Amino acid sequence: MSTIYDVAKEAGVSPKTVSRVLNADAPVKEKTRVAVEAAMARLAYVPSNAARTMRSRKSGLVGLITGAISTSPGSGEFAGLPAIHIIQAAQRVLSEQGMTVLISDVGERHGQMARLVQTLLEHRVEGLMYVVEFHERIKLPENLDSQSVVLVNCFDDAGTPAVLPDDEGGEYNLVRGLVERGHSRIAFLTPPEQQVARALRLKGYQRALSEAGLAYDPAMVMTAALTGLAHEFDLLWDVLDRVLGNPDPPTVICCGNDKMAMRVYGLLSDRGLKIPEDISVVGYDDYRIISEQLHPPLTSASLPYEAMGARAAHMLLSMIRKEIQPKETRVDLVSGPVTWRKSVRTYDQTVVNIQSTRRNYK
Amino acid sequence: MSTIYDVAKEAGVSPKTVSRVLNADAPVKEKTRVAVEAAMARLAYVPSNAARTMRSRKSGLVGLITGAISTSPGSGEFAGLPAIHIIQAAQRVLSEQGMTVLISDVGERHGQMARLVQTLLEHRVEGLMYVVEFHERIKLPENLDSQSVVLVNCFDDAGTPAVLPDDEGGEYNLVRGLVERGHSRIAFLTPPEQQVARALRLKGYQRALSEAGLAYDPAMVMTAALTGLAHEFDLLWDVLDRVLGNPDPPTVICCGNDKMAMRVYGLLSDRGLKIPEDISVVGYDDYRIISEQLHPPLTSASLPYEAMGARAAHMLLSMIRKEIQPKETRVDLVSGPVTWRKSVRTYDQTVVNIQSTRRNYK
DNA sequence: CGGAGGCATGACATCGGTGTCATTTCTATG
DNA sequence: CATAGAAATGACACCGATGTCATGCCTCCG
Repeated sequence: MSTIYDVAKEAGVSPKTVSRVLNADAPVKEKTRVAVEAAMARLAYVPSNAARTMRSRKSGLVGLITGAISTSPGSGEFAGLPAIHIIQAAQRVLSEQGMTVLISDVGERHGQMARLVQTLLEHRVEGLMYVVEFHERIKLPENLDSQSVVLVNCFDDAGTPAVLPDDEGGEYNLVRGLVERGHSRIAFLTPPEQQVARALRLKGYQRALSEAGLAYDPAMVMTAALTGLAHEFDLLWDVLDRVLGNPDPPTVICCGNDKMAMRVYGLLSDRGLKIPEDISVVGYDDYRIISEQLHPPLTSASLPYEAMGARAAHMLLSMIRKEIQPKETRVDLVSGPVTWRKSVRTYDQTVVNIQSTRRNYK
Repeated sequence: MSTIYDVAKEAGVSPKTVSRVLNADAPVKEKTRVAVEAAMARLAYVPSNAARTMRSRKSGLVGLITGAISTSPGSGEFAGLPAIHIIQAAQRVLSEQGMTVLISDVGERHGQMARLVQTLLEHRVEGLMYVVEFHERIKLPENLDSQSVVLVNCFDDAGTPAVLPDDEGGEYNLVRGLVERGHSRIAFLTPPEQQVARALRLKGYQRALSEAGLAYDPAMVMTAALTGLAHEFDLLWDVLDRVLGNPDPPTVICCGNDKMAMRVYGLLSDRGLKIPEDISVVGYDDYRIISEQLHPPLTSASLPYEAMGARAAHMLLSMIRKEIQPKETRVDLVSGPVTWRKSVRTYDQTVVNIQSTRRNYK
């Protein structure tokens, strides 16, 4: 493989001039530049990042740690769907800025974490992103204390800069939209209790109800999913039974997430209930693989993963370029829209309500 | 950041001895080793991969190019689910062998491909994997002609080593299993025509029928998906209409893939047909996100993505270590099992057939 | 006790770029 | 036309490891 010296000789200039042509960091005469570029082409020259990194102390690398790619294939969980979008967006932004992303997967082996970080440090990454699957609290290993780090979809107690989804606002928008469509009896099947999203979404649900002047009925709110429960279907069956058996049953079921909504579709179909004629269903997350393929397509609040990834990438770049102080803790909440699809029925008789409601919030 | 010289001074030895401790590539006295390790710990020394790469000409990097991570978020396609598993498995194997994976995403921008490869070459990757979403034929850019490359889930005309799913065998196993369960009237809704998998799976379907002594009825085989068709649902509706309206209707519908099966669930439910009581349904791919969450859970043939990723990683390692000649073209077919779930009904009256059939193939 | 031979360590050059500073070549201006 | 000052280029050291080869230190055995 040819070097900058070979190119210099071939073009009849000094190595330093070749370097200047490569980096365009100092004026080079047009004629010289052309000669050097021709020489590079002839020799199929490819610069060595290693050598460059060594002298300039800039690797052009950003490390990205995630569990996404290998999220427990055996667990039946969504295999890395969400985080993938975060990663994709982050990578696009970073590569546009000339950074290469070194993606490392911790998978289930969180014990490997330190070793993984070690590898990234050996590659002299200029910054680090930590991306997780579900909105949660985490703790970073100590060996990256002095690095530029941005957390995505998670946060820690040390106040590391983070980018998070606005779960509360998303559920609020979803429920408000339901109210605008004439629903006033709204069931809410919460996400698993351990999840951070649960409390936030519940809060958004309550806020939307209260702003619409609707009473909060605890009988309409149930936990229908437990992490790690083997017979989730049974629980969901029972919960649906109770909700639908209510003397004043809901016109719509808000599912804590799309996966739950998918199961609800099946169970409602078993009971002979049609969506949305007999009852409406909405999800959360807007995993298009589910929401668009279900029949009828599912209304769902988007988790703005692309936006989060892009935001995090920009944040990290600012930190690398010292535009932001490392100590200046920032937590960005990112909102996503609700995508209204056919799983929700609009009740005309309450259109009046919609108008008035809308006026309030517009 | 401290260097090997700092460590050497701290430990009172020469830099070369520190290097030997790091790499364990030459005998070092126990006492010396301990002293050096202590010095490294005190200084929080992290070796520089750049320097190491430069001198030893080994980067320890493997490039992985994929479209998976950013597969068209707007297309409603499965966003990178399959390839993710391939990548995960490959990464696990490679990192166990001390390699770091540089994942690059071409996304939709195939024009970026050359630039992307360029970046990988600058990092002096020792080998390359090219992973795609769907089993297909591809063409590699020319600038990686002389590299060690393994294709995964795809192949080219140049005879580059490749690892592919055994679509024919998978469909064969699936249909054979159906026959064993008493089905003899088996509809097959093919994957989109452009897909390589279509012809292979159809072939497997036909082989299973013919080995079971069942006639091949063209009326039972229909194309129910077209790539890029906006109103796929309409097509599927019509196809189902025809298949179910057949004077001798099938007892089971083999869907070209799980996504199609998911849609078929919805359409069958619309018609008031129960799965599997009224009709059985099977898919292909075994995307657990679909197959396990559907109600009832879907029987499906696995695409052995983990195995393919691992196989490809091992193949690439052999090439890097020169255990395999680069010219020695290898194409590995990897088979996956069928996961039998509740979407298939077993007909007892033909158990006799099962026995005899099984005897034939065991 | 002396020397062969293995074990442990060190000296020094080198990998391929870039930073620093010196030097040469223009260009504009009096 | 001389010359200041900018533009363009070059000389040389250096980033932080490892490869090569030399050498010092033991140990074992005759």
